[in-house]
Amino acid sequence: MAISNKKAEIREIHSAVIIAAAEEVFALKGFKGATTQEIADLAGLPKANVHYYFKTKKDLYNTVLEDVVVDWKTDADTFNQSEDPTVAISEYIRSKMEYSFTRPFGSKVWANEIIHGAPVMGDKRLARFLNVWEKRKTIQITRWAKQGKILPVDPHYLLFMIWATTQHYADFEHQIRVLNGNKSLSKKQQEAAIETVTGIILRGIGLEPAG
Amino acid sequence: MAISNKKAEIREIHSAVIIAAAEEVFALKGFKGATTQEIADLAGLPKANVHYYFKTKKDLYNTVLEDVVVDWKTDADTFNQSEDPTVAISEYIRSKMEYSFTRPFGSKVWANEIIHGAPVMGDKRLARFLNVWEKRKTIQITRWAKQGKILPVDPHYLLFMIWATTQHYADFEHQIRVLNGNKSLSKKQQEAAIETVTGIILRGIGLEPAG
DNA sequence: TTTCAACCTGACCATATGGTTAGGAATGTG
DNA sequence: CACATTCCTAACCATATGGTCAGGTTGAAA
Repeated sequence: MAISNKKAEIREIHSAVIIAAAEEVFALKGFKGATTQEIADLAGLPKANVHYYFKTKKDLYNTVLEDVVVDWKTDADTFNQSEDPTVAISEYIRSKMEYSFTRPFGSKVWANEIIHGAPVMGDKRLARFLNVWEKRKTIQITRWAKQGKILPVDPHYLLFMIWATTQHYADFEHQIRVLNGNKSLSKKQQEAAIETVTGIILRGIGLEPAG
Repeated sequence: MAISNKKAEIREIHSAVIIAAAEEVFALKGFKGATTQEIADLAGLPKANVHYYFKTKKDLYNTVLEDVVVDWKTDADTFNQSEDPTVAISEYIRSKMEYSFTRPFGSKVWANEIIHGAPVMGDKRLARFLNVWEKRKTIQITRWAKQGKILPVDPHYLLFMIWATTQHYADFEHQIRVLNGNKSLSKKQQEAAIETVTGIILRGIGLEPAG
């Protein structure tokens, strides 16, 4: 693969560039609001080239969605890496918050898709994704509650709360920035946000935050 | 006004019908994704009639936005109705949750607008709205903290958390429904959600939830 | 009854945009 | 070198859609 596989290399690079541009434009404009022209411009390629790699706008959008989901799976795993609820939940929240701060586009694409009723993804695929993310966490939370490690709590509403709160920093980035004097949150502020969120949630289910 | 003011009456009714239809379509499709034709159809009027009342799609969208903001102001006020943080926060959360359950469209329109960077509203108007909502609450929370009524907490991140969590039930309604076996949350489930959210937040800042 | 203003709408237009195509350039292969 | 394959793109097309307009209807005032 290394020696003279320029075609494959080009394909990989251009695909990636297009997907990255698409993620940004879809995040900021929504599926309908995004134009293939704008994606092409951001990718630095002619529009026809975008259509060479991705037959339709919908195909491209689906690829972006899949990418987002793959990334989220990684985060989701951090939840089940410790038996200690304080550790597991703290790590999960931190992981999701950091993702929101560093790569907000993915979260926004997802938010758009859900707000609009998953018109492109479809309910079947959505259900498949969601169940994967939810099942193990739900079980784990329920177990903790039964073991008396945390207060009794419906795991669904706890999970929704964590998702909502952490993704808020990606999805509502603009609102937060405006409220912060048109400046993005500094590293220090980000850390404060993470600690506040973690603290409230942990205390909220009967745990004492570390540190 | 009562006797034979049919013209004015028609104007009022048709305007309202169009705005209601627009709110729904904008919520579900976003600004770009919404078509004046679809709004007209949902309103049961010909497209040209929609343009008779609202010169442009943007005008209509702005009207919808203003309406949403007006409604939210009412909710915001519940926060400052009690000096007791347990009462004030509980009432505020309940008020916002119920709004999310019964009128999710407004929240969705807002979410769309923010995710996309407030392209129609503009940063100035957004800042004006946000500051109104934020100022008094921030001050109140800070005061409670200083009085030792609640744990010391940065009021911004607490507010973001409440906003995110409560609005999640409107904006991510579809996701929640899919996770709930394609059924909307029952009244019982809604009540459980409100209690879980309220409980976690109150405990999270050192208060004991009532009941 | 006449007049006027507000309301209504089918038909139309200009533009934006997703997607196609035809022909060419670069790369790889035998 | 010759041939095939993949990559590239300017120019083009069909459609969707926001918005207009001319001509009509309705209700109110004089």
